[in-house]
Amino acid sequence: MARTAGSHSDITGPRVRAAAIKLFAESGYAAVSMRALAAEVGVQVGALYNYTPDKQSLLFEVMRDHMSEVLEAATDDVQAPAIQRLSDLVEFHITFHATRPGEIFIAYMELRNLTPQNFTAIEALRSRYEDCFETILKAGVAEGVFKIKDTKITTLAVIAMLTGINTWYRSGGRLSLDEVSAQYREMVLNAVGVTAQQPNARA
Amino acid sequence: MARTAGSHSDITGPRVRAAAIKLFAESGYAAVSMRALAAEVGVQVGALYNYTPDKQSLLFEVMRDHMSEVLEAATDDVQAPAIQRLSDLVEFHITFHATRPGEIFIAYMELRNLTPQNFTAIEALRSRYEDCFETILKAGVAEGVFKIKDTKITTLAVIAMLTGINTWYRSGGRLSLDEVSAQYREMVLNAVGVTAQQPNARA
DNA sequence: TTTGCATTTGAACGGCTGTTCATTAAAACG
DNA sequence: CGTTTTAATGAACAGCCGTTCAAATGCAAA
Repeated sequence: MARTAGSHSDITGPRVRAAAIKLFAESGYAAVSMRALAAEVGVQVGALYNYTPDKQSLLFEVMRDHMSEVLEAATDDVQAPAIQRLSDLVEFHITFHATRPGEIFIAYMELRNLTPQNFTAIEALRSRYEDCFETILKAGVAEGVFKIKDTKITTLAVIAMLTGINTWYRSGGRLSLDEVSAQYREMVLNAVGVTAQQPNARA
Repeated sequence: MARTAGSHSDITGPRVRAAAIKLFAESGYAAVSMRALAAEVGVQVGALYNYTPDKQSLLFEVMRDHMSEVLEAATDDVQAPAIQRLSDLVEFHITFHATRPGEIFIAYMELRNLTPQNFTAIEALRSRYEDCFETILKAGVAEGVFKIKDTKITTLAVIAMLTGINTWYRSGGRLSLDEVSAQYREMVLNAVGVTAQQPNARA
């Protein structure tokens, strides 16, 4: 046997990527063999190398594309009050990542499995995302509505809080995504020192 | 060569454990080979098996002992007001884990590399620790000082926030441990809806 | 129908994996 | 000092690792 009936790069390519996301998220990059990946795709090992130069690139591209998509999708109305901007960004983060549980898991669990060069590239993207938060926190401080001692620490704390959702949230669980989002928006605003809360702070 | 000069299980044993913590934290369980571990200890592979039945036990015992030590060290004065109890627990968490950066990293990154049986055991310990927080949150709600919609979610959010510290805090960095602790205590109390904050809430 | 390209197979490569064990040397004990 | 116990070596095991590539086959265009 050689080429199989119905095989096409437009089909297999995305399947390779999807399998990588699934297995890397489930078992971790180091624990997933190229043979296991091939089995998930339904193909022999050699065929994978039509779609990636090596295993490392597979990881890097998943992370890079994910971070790029996050950065592109995150919008921020710099004219709006900081409370609303922060509330909107929290909601965006939660709803966006709810549709990509595998990617976000990989993006923060597999950093250490990147080569130094790839790590640097991902770190730069990650830093840009952190800046989205910190910029808003600084604006809130300037407006006098956030009480924050150190915006850097607070940024990391907020992102850690949000990223943690991903370890337990499952769609169809006890709480709807809207409920989760609403509670986190409240907790985040509380954490940054917003005292009297707008009853309808979201857009 | 066989037994080496000065070799003793009282010395090598702890060194094996320390090397496991160091390398597992640095590179991840799956990426660390028994040979790399042996090299770190300064010994040949075979010698490791005088100290552990297998690699998995090494991981499990590090996690189990860590969680047990956390649970044993965490004190809680149930007579005290909830605000103080929470503030104390946050401070405990931060200072305790600051001395064990490797262990905590492993404890929350390597869960998926545990066998199902070992996972269940660790999950039970982890759940007991979460209960320490949730119990206090419930007490605070009963006292009327915490404004929380769902204590379970809030517990997870608080723990995620605290665990996140471990990804960036390095002793000797920009902020002292006391400063970090103080800021997190404030953020956590804010997050649970404490409005007017005691200037000296810590013990 | 023939030709050429796209796609996969299946075998092979050297090297690394966790684990075992007979052997050997140091340490501890009497 | 002689014996026993302890602790390490180093070789070996079967099996998996990421990666390569000639050969084989399906598909699309001519």
